[in-house]
Amino acid sequence: MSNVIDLDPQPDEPGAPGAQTAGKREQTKLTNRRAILDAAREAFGELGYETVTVRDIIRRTSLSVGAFYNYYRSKEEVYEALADDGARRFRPILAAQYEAATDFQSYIRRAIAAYFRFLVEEHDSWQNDAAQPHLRGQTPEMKAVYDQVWWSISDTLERGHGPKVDTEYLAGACIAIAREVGEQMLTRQPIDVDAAVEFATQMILGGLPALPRQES
Amino acid sequence: MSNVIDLDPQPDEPGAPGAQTAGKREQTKLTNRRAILDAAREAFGELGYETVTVRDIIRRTSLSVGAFYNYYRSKEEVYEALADDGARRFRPILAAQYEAATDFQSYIRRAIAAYFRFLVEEHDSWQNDAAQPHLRGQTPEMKAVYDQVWWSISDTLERGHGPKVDTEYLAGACIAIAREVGEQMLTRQPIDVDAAVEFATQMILGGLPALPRQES
Amino acid sequence: MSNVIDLDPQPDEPGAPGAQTAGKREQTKLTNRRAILDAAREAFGELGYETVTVRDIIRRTSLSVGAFYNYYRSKEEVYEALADDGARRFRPILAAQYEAATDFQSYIRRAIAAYFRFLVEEHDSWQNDAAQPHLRGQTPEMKAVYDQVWWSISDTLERGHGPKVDTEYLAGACIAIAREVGEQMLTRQPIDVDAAVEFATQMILGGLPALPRQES
Amino acid sequence: MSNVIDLDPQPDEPGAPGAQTAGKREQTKLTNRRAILDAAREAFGELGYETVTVRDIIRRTSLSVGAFYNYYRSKEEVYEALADDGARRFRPILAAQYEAATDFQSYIRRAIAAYFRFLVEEHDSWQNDAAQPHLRGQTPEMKAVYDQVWWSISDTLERGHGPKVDTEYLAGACIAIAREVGEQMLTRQPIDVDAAVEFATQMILGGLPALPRQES
DNA sequence: GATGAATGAGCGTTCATTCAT
DNA sequence: GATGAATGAACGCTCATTCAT
Repeated sequence: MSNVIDLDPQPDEPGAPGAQTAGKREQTKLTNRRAILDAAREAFGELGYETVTVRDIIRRTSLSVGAFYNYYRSKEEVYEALADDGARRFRPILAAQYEAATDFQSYIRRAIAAYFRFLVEEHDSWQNDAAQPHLRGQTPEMKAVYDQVWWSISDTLERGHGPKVDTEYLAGACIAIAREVGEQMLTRQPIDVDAAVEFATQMILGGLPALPRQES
Repeated sequence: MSNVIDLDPQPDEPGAPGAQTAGKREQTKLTNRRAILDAAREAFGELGYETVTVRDIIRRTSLSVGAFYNYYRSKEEVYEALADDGARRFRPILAAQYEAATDFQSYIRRAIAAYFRFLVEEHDSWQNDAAQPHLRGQTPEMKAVYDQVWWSISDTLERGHGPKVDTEYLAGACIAIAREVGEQMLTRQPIDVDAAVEFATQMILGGLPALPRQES
Repeated sequence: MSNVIDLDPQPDEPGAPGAQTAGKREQTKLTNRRAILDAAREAFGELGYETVTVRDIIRRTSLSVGAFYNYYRSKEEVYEALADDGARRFRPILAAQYEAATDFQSYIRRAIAAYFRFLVEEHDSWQNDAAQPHLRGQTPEMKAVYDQVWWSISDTLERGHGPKVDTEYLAGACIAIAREVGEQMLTRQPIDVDAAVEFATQMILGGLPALPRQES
Repeated sequence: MSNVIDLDPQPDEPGAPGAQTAGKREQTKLTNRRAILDAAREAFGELGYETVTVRDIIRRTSLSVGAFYNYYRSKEEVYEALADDGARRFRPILAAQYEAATDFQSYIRRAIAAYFRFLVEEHDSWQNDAAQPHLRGQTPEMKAVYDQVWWSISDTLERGHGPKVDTEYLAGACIAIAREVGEQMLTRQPIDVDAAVEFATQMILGGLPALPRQES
């Protein structure tokens, strides 16, 4: 499965008259768009943005070079589509954690847990990775989600939900940890999300009291 | 000044008779080699290895394409010259910290401090950074030094100088923090090394006791 | 016409249903492939393999550099396509002479005649030669055919169909004569194949009895 | 030894007052010029004109690139110097054969013999050939000498010293044989000049009577 | 829409030649 | 003169993008 990327940029208003039956054309378009995205994710994950050629992408589909440009205006655009999608899907998840959290500690734990679970889900749905000698191993989607985590933590700290410490350093450190541990977690067999969450959370929260305080 | 990269591949034996006066040619060569390295550092820092073209590098000098190849055999070679140099200069510094340290705690503090001081020194000598829209901001030199820190921490943990925790996660987290805080530190005005060291050290050492233990 | 080079790498099965009308795209491809081959033949003939650049070739067509590489993977490949083709077309002709010949004398005469006739046919279909200051004047095709003649004569001698003389010298001399007389023949107006065949054959066969014998 | 190339383009008039002692400068110049020519001969013989770089030549001397251009204005010029020299040295030898010959037959034999002996002498003085996988194996000098033979035979035929046959074909065939047999001769061990002369001469002279006559 | 050939700027690299030392 | 670094046009080749079919 290719994840839940919204493949139709201008979605029909649901319930609009005559729109119930999508039509074969629309089906094909959806299928192709998805195929390109899947191929692109795989290619970017394996080779990195610079190294990937448009032909690397379409070679993993049954489409032609020309078709690629029917769906995306450039190599960059498909990269961003992937990234946007990761962010769009993860944002509500993260927001829910914020709502459910009672204090900074619980927010961190929840955010990390949500992030790691998301990572694993994505990972599962990108099985095509195969066992290539993964050169870089970071899809645009993962990068975008990681950026979301950054903003959430940083924002939470700014709004005073956390201790009076150097907010930027702390946010940076938190997400550096989350990123690093998260990425390592995915390489292990079997994947143990709970252990990773525990490790990252304790690393962050345990360090907190010791941190140098700042005058408010 | 362009750092302490040994610009002269076959250095004169110090004190060799008649070697005192370098001659204008030798001067020019040194200057050009340095100019290329500086330009390459800047270019790699801004654009990343793949994106940088040889012409990107020489455009930042007053030299011609051909001259580049008089000094380095390929784009790769100049990249590695930069990286090797960073590593070569930092290695002894790190080793000294290891010798001076009495336990894991003191080693971490010393290693971090050494790393941050090194970063600052390098930074000072790379004024040309300017304020470009830094796309990645990691020169080969910094990457190499960062790798050194990784190996030192990871190695120290392996040898049992640290607590019985998930060594790989911990090493990863340590250097993720060091990298992140170090990089942020450099963007601030004025640069406060002590504060950064304090922050990173406390974050790591404070988090340590809380970390989930592993059965030995 | 650009000779009989098989321009279509995967020819339609003759009579395959629906394959009668080639379509404009296929036509263009054939035309371009031929244009490149013609241009390459001309360029190699005038300038020699080393001197010819890919741009020399495409300059003689209305195509772009990129198009060249759509048809041939390298300068070398187009050279070999030309050579292979000459050889492929001439081989059966030569083989037929071998079959028809009763002794060495008749074989020589037939082989020379076949070679000269082939030269003339090719020459006719390469009108584009124009009158440039022909620097070398040997296309890959002619070279390949000439090599064929060499092998045929040399092989015939080895198999004992000829007199007991220094086989290597004789084969070398025969084809040197064939090459030289053949090339001169093409420069004359009108081209007189019979006279050239007569000359070359008599030169070789007349010289034969006088040749120093070797102990068998 | 580097052959007898006249290394001094503007030779002192012998006996000119004050010119007896050449001076050290002149000596060095002569030595260098010779070194370049020797190196160039070797390089051209091994690699062919196109493939040879100026650095290929000077690498075989103890000189610098710059020095090369003090002696020859271009790569082409040194090539021609080599060729001119071969011609200049061979011309008188050939002329002597002409004087000594009584008829076409004897002239052919003498010319061939002179040519082959010359080839062997040159060959001996270019020992540096070593055993590289000789890619082309034709120095400019040999090419030039071969051209001399061409002109001499062709000229002799024109002046009516030979039979009334197609002069151009015959001259072409003669020298094609001479070239081919001569070149093969050099590759054999031991080199048997007499046998080669005998072969080439008989091939030519034996073939002569059989040749189609032309109306004068 | 889908196709895939055509385009041409751009890449890393080489090399004949120049020229400051 | 001798030197060898500097120059820059040119090379073989790639690839994002366009466009006729």
